[in-house]
Amino acid sequence: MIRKELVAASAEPLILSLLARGESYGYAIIQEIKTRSGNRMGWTDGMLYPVLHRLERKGQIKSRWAEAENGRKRKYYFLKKDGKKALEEHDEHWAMVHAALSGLRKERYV
Amino acid sequence: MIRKELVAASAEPLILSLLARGESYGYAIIQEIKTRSGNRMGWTDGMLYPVLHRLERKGQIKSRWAEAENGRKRKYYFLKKDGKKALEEHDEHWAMVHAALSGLRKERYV
DNA sequence: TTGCATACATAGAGGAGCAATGCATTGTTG
DNA sequence: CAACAATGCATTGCTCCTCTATGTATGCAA
Repeated sequence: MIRKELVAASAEPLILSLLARGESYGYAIIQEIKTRSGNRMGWTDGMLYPVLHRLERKGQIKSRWAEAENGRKRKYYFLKKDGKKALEEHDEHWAMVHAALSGLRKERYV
Repeated sequence: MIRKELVAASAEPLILSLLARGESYGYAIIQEIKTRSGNRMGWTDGMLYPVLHRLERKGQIKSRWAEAENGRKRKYYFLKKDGKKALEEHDEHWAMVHAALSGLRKERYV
């Protein structure tokens, strides 16, 4: 299982990235992340919803209730302008850290 | 400045990567990270030493006191076998998360 | 009607980060 | 030679956050 600090650090970027493809809702997001990570990321609903609420509080995403075909109520989340901006920042930061790490990897002699 | 969750998540891999090039000591590590990140990673000594101690407690690195040319005492850290293993794991995890993120990036239409 | 998948939500214990602070030495500048 | 900057290691404790455990509710299939 992937280390929890890494899971924590990637949570917001992953969610924002997912929503950048179009709106989605909690349960579906969890499934998607599980699939994408080959079940290596131990996400539970108890971990996801607080993040969604936080992102909404920060104004990066917004939600609307909607009824699915099957009659269930779902809370759909979608990206706001600030969310797009935040996502770009995330991308930049990840690229930087990734560059630092892979730069070092090449220099290793162990 | 880079988000602190990301800084936290990258701390151990970065330190281990640095030490994989050869032994080093606290102060030098901080300088190196600052340089590598283009001063975007706000590391202080108060943040580094606990991580070093933790890594040592986990048996991934080891330390020895030594006198530098200038007469100062330095605590040099170097990688142990477990540290090398941990580093490989870190690499794998980062690759996975990075793949998930960049995979998503390509699918975005926002 | 039992059980499973779907679906959202929060309380609170536990843990981790890091700012602040402390100590000591060397080199440098005025 | 006094004062300051840079070097160098270390810990305390407040605060913030995570994530486990738990709760609620519905649709559907066996």
